[in-house]
Parts: sequence; C-alpha cells; structure tokens
Amino acid sequence: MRFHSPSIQYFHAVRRTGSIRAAARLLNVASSAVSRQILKLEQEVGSPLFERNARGLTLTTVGEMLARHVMNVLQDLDRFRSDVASLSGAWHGTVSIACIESLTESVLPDLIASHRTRARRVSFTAEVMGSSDVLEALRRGEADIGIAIALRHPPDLRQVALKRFRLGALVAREHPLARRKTVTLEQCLAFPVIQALPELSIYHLLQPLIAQLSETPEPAIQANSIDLMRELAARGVGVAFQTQLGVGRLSRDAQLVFLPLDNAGSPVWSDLGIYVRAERTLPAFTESFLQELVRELGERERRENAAYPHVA
Amino acid sequence: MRFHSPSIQYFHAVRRTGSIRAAARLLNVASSAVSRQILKLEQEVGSPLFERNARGLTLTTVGEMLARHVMNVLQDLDRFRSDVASLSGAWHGTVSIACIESLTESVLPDLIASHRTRARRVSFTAEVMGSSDVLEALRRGEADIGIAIALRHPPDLRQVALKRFRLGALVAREHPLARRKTVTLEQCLAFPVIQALPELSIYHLLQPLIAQLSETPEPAIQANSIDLMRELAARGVGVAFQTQLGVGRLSRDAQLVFLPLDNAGSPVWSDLGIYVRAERTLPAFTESFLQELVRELGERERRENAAYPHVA
DNA sequence: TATAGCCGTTGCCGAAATGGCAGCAATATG
DNA sequence: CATATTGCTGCCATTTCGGCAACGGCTATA
Repeated sequence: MRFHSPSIQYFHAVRRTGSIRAAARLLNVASSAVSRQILKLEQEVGSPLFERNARGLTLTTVGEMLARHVMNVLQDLDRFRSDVASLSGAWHGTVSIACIESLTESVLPDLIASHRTRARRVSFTAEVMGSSDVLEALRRGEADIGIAIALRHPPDLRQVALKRFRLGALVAREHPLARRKTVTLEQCLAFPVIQALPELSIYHLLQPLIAQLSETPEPAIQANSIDLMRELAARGVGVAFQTQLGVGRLSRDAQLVFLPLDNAGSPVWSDLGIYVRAERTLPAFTESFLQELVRELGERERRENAAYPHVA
Repeated sequence: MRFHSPSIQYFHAVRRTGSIRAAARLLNVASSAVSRQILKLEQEVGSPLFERNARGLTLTTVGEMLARHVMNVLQDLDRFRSDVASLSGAWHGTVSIACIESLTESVLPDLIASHRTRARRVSFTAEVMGSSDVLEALRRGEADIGIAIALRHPPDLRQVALKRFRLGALVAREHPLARRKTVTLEQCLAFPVIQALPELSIYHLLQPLIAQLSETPEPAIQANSIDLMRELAARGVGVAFQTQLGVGRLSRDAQLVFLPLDNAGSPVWSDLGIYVRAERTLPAFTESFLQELVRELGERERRENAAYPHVA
C-alpha cells in the first residue's frame, strides 16, 4: 500500500537520517536513486531543500516547510491504513510514546499493560527523554503522543490535556522529616538533599524557590535520574524532590514517604502536559490509548490532590 | 510542483466527477490511463474503492476513507505551496467560500472588497447554497470556508466561531407595524406574510413558533430567496422574516424597517456558524481572511444586539 | 602531508511504470 | 432495435526509475 511517489518517501528518509547514502541504506535502494529524487524534488519546488554540508544534509527553510507537509501526508496515511484495517475487525498498529521519566514508575507500565490485555495487537514504543526533547520528537514525527512538563509549546503541537501534580520531598521512613504531613523547603534544606541536575525539569521548578531563600543548601548529591534519586532517598542518603507520580508503588511499600512541599503556605505545582502534533488526526487505536492516558492522569491528579489537600 | 503520484490526483478527479471518462477529460489524459491507475490503487489497498454502476462510479466505504486522506493531502499541498510562495513575498491564491444567502447583501461583499484593496493577488470564489449544502461542500473539499446556520456539524468540520443574530420582521416604511420597536409573531400574522420555503433555514426557525400559536397565518406569498423576500417587503406586499444581516444597507436607506421579533418576551435567535474542515491547516492568506470574517461578524453581532437590546 | 573513508553527484544501461489508441462487452436511452 | 455512453483491455511508444561504477570534494587520521 505505497501509493505515494518515491520522492516523498525518500525525502522523508533523507531528512531523518541527514544523509543521502544513509537514507539509501535505510530504504534498500542505491544512493544514486535517492540523490536523483531529491534533485528532482528541488527542481519541482524551484528551490533547494537541503544545504549540502561536507558532513551531510541540513534542511533549508523551504525544506522545513516541505518536511512538515510530508509528515502530514505520511502520518495521515498511517491513519488511513489503520482505518481500513479496523474496518475488517483487525485493530493493530504501533503507538509511539515520548515521555519524561516520572511516568515510567507506574503510570505508563500500568496503562500499557492494561491496554494490552484488551487490545493485544496494538504494540507500543516508549522512549524516555527530557521535556524539550519530547516536544522535539513530536515535531519531528518520531512519536505520536508526548508527555512532558508543560512548557510553552510551539503552535504545531496541540496540548490535549494539562494535569497538575504537587511537588514534594521524598525521604526514607526513618528520616527525621518522615512524620510530618507537609514540609517547607527550608526544613528540607536543613538536611542533605539530593538535587536534580539542570537536565531534569525538577531543577527548573525548584531553583527559583531556592534562590529566594537566604541560605544555600548543603551540597550533597546531584543526579539526573529520577529513579536513582528515589533509590538514594530510600537508603536514607538525603531528601529528594519529585512529584508523587514518580513515586507510586514504592511509597506504598512504606520504604519511602512522600511529603508535599509547602512554600509559604501554598503548594508547588508541577504541570504535566499531554501533547500530539496539531496537524494530524490520530489512528483510532492511538486515539483510544490517548483517551485512556488522559483519563488515567486525570484520575491520579484527582486522587493525589485529594490525599494531600492544601489550604485554598 | 506535482510531486504526488498520479494515482492520487486521478482518484481525486474520479471522485469529484463520478466517472472515469469525465475525469480523464478533466485531466487531459486518456481514459485508459485513469482506469488503470484506479485499478492499481484498488489492488494496493486490497479492496474496491468504487462501486461500478452503469452510469458511473460511487465511492465504497473504503473509498470514502481514501477520499478523506487524499483531500487532506491535496489541501495540505495547497498550504505548502502558499507557504513557499509567501516566503518570496508573493501572497497569492484563491479563497473559496460557501455560504448562505444572508451574507450576500452586505457582509461578504464588504469584506471581500476591503480585503482585495490590501491583498490584490488573493482571489475569491463564493457560492451561495443552503446550510446543509455548505457543510457538504466543505466535507467534499469544494470550499475552504463555510458560513451556515449552526446545525449539528459533523466531527470532520470545525466550528471556528458561532455568532447569534436576532431574527426580525421586515416591513416597508408605510406598513402599520413600522412604528413599533419590536413585534411579536402574533402581531405579524395579522398581516399578509411572506413565508420562507422549507429550503431556507428561516423556515425551520419560525415553524416551531408558528406551530405553537392557535391561529394559522393568512396564506400570502412563499419564496426561497432572501433577496426576493426583501424586495417584496419593500414593496409593501407583506411582512418578511430574516436576520438583520440580510438587510443591511437597504434598511439604512429607510425603504425598509427591521423589527426584532419578540417571542413571549424573549428574542428569537438565529445562530450563524463559521466552519472549516477539521483535518486541515489553512494557507496563510486563507487564514488571514478567516480571521477578518470572524472579527467582522463578531463586530456586527455586537453592534446589532446593542441596537436592539432585549430584556435579559 | 599523504591516505583512507565518506560524502553527493553523474553517465550509462536495463527494467518498470505510465500514457495513447483502438476496440471490447455491458448497460441505459431513444 | 439502434445509438450512445460506460469501464476495461491488448498493443505499443514514451517516460520514469533504479542499479552499477566512477568522479571530485571533503574530513580525519597517521
């Protein structure tokens, strides 16, 4: 079912690989064939699509415009294919997800597992990365659904939902703070803290608040892995910071205690956004999973904010 | 700049014309070429796209799915083309509008004229039809922007804006009712009325209200043209009904008087919707005109509802 | 500075696709 | 029954596409 001209597909491969020969290998054709299609395309458009650097090819402005069109075409082709397939009862395809690390502990595995029991022929690809990389992966068409800290998103992405979760401190059960209901930042900084490196969005959430304080935190441990920070906190190394989403089951085993942050009487929010490409209609099975994801995150938002109500 | 396979374009032409030979004439190719491309396409998809009736071709369910995809592709190609063109400063293209008759008297000509003074290389195609036909024309990709009475719109259309205008009676200056500020339906029905035929949406707005009354209106004139009804009212033949949008300048020349309807103390609203295809990004010049249209209609809505304030 | 490796492009040739022409059977219209 | 129109199919020319080998340009490494 490949009824689009080779130029389109070749262009798409060249854009992704950044090289004609690499694209040719990917497509199992001769590099000359790819080269000629690109040249023909540039002649039709009337403007070069790539800048030829010695190291490979980079999109020009017009090239980026065409890339957007080609992505719209190919993604809509995917949707068409799945529409036809679902007509004969066969729901199958691949949902590709790009998300930040907080989701990997519980939300995503739970959801995927539960979805797979109902729709066994829908497979998944999940990739963990930073928030801005999530948006970039969506723009480049490398993922269908993105979950990231809600930054200002570019206009070619659509924010399907926005859920806010409380940021909190994570300490071992034996930690002196563990008996409190909530903690303030100052209280945490009296102990060794496990700080997030700037690659993690937690850093950007906490840094402005820390800067407001007079004291500087005692230097302890810096890490760029939510998982590592959590495990460190469980071993009593120090106080870690994250949303309860990233904690999940472990805290229910009572190894860890989650203490919502209380910053001068008001909670510290971490806004989680769910994104898809704006210029796109999702295949039915992808749309279906997206709905479940939104529902589940909404459910967690409700539950967790009910567990730790804050003064209004 | 035609880098999409012929199959796509041929399929599109066949769908529109409903005949292979007609499509071939349209495309200036032999009918055999078209026939073969369709057959090849059906083989690739693995399912017939058309039902062959003796008189021509009709889309199957799978065919309709493909038609949606092809429309998305070709319309997005248009957008890409205009994006490239606007890069070199040349803003040009055609905005295609499907709307109901109420717009032709003043809103649309004013807007188009004013837009043309600023962007002379943007041309327009406007077609007047019934509300449901407007939606159908959009779905079939025969128009970019649609303005119609706000019915329940199918999910593949997007309602860009919704503006409500008061329905009113239209009478000549010498008419006994002309001195009132507002009128009730009963008051109008005491005189000869110019009724809308069911093809006009005014019919469907008024009929339920008339049905509630005990008396049946005096049979007078029935018409299916807003323009005709207006001219008849101006000649004192009877009372016509429409929104003030359809009256415009003529009423300012004081030949006609517009009297907002007052149905048991509350106004009778006519909801006007602006629609575009949902799965589509508009070219920049189309988007620009769309914004002006929304702004202008919003302006009129504000002005006219301020001129005839109703009891809240 | 020489060399090896990778890059995109080009000439040549065979293979595949596309299009045009004429004619086919089937169906509707008169 | 005759005529016209429909979509489809051989046959053939033209165009497009892909593979192979080679060329010149560039980078990195020895």
